[in-house]
Amino acid sequence: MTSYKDKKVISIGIVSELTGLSLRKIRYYEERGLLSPGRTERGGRKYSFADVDTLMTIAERREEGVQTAEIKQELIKERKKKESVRNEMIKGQLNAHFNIRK
Amino acid sequence: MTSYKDKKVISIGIVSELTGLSLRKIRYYEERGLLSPGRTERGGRKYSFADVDTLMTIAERREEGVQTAEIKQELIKERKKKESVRNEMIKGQLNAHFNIRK
DNA sequence: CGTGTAAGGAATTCTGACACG
DNA sequence: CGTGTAAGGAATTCTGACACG
Repeated sequence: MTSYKDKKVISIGIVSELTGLSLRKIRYYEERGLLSPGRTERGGRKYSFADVDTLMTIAERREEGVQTAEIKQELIKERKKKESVRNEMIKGQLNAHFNIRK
Repeated sequence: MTSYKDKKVISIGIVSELTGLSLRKIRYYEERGLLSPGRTERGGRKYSFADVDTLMTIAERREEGVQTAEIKQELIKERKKKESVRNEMIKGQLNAHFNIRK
């Protein structure tokens, strides 16, 4: 659930190398609400691998000329979809569990 | 194979928070050859989650009074074991593959 | 042997702002 | 709207060394 992929531990410089995006862009996408990195005690941004993936997606969409507001909506939908897939899986497991003992 | 767990992306400060070890200790265990972090262009150390796990193991063993030289040997053995487990798995899959088509 | 610490320097990151468009 | 950049400051990290034991 909270695996390595979701731990916020990567500094913005490394994220920049990983994604090829400038620091400015990375901070800007946060400002527009497309992602929310964690923070160290003194304000340093900390990203997860999931955040890095999100940034790669953002980069692709931006290259296609899509505006950040639009991308933001897409990301929200994407997250809701994953959410419901998770819920379906749990539902399925519950059913399997009860069917077996019936 | 090279999953999130093995990507060297975490700076030493974060590793210190994650493990509870001082910067001095983390650097010293490297000096003794117990782990090898990556480096950024200008010399900054970069650790993986696997390195963090290794450091936790080191911390435990040190608390038990084990010396770094000893711990180093244990870590090497540990890695060889994992290596051979990987090889066995591949062997098993090859066998399964050929048995099916026979 | 293992770890702390002070030292000086270099590189990182932060924020708010101005620029262009 | 999205991104670059110069600005000043604060926090991070690096190495080599001395200390204690």
